Amino acid sequence: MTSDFHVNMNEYLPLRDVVFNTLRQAILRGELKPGERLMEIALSNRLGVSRTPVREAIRMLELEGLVIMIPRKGAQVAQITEQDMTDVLEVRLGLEELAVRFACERITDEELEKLGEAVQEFEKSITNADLSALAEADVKFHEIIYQATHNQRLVQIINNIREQMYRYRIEYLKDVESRKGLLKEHYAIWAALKNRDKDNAVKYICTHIVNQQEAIRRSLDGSE
Amino acid sequence: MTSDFHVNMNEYLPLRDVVFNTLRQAILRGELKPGERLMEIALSNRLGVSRTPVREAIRMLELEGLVIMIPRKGAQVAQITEQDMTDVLEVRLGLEELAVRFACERITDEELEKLGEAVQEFEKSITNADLSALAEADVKFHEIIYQATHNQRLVQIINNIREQMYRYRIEYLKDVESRKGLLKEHYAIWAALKNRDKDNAVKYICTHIVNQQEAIRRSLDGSE
DNA sequence: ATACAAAATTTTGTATACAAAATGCACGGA
DNA sequence: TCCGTGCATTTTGTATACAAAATTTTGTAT
Repeated sequence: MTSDFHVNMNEYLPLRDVVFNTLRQAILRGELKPGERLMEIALSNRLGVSRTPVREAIRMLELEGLVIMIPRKGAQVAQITEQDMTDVLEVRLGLEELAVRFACERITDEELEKLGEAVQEFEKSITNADLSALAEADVKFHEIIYQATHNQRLVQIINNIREQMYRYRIEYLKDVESRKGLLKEHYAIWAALKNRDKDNAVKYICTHIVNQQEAIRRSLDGSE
Repeated sequence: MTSDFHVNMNEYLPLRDVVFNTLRQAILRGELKPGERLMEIALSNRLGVSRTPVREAIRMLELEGLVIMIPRKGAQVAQITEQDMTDVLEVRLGLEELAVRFACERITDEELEKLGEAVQEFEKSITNADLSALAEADVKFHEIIYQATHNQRLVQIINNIREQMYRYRIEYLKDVESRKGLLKEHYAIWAALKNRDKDNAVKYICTHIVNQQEAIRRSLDGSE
């Protein structure tokens, strides 16, 4: 008898990855504020591990740009300057445009199907008050488009940039005003992809992203 | 008297960064071949350091996608597939186009001046047989354009992609045939930027990059 | 009281030690 | 001969120890 019980062999995760995810979330959610120092001993005590996994997690966060290292001084949560945010947003817009172009050429019928479902799911979540569900539906919608580029490198880079945005983005969905607009845009993007209408796909993805950017800017202006 | 000797205080680099750069170069230049295992003890002996900096360097390489980790089995150099190369080239083209767009809007007179000098330098290097000088002149030309985007994030991402390309051999400049073409393209790009002629700038940068890509593809086909 | 210097403390950077898991190999039995 | 079990080795994962640098504190002299 061959083994037919599929134990989840992924139940094991190295501690460094656990620490990495924990710290990452903390930074993105703003629990660890920009400029705050990340001291290894303090963190390792707090998390109940030794310094080694903490250090390795910090190395990873460093390469993601979420923390900056000052030699012999240690790590601190990266500052977010206005200029930096502008830079990220510009690059993101460019990449999203590129992605939707490729998606328009390459999206499969199956993926189009899934995209349609994602739009509906997003619509359902709008009436619902559950914010995290809405955010998740939004992520899912875009993720399908990225995958439809059939370019894993592009997917990786865009996801990285998107996650950087998380730092700014948390608040933008709260703006009830804009939700309806978002839905319309999702729908328009889906339709354009379905018709392989590259110009419109680009047009709508751009307004979509620009709208998000402006929502983020507003929420930042309001809070500072 | 204030200290007026500017000793380079950056002479210090953590060992992890030294190891990181060393391994990175080795992978990109093909000295460490895809699939090859990276064993910590062997590497630390070879480099004359302990396991700790090696481990941290591997964490960084992992996040760059140059090595993959198999849990409790260790790191190995990531495979490069034909598909992966295509993906990288596509993304690079998109980013270069984006960069030249921004550069067209934002390049300063001073930067235009430097770009003109870079073109001349490239021209001089063409007659010369020194290949590395030619490569350097080429890098310099493009670097000026990247800087002219005045978007540090974009500069960072493009440079990363460019270095990834290194893996696919930097032999493309050897093709004497194409050198004259390269010069013409450099000149055309410079002229377009000078005239703030975005359409032509994009057009010429695209042919420029595409030509390079085809040279790389040819050299790969030839060698495999 | 203030400024400067030296010692103590903190914190990172590096090395090593120990534990646990995986791999390989040999030996024994069917 | 072939297969499986178990032991030995290798290698990663984690913890800790030690060294060097930076910061803070403390003490002293002006």
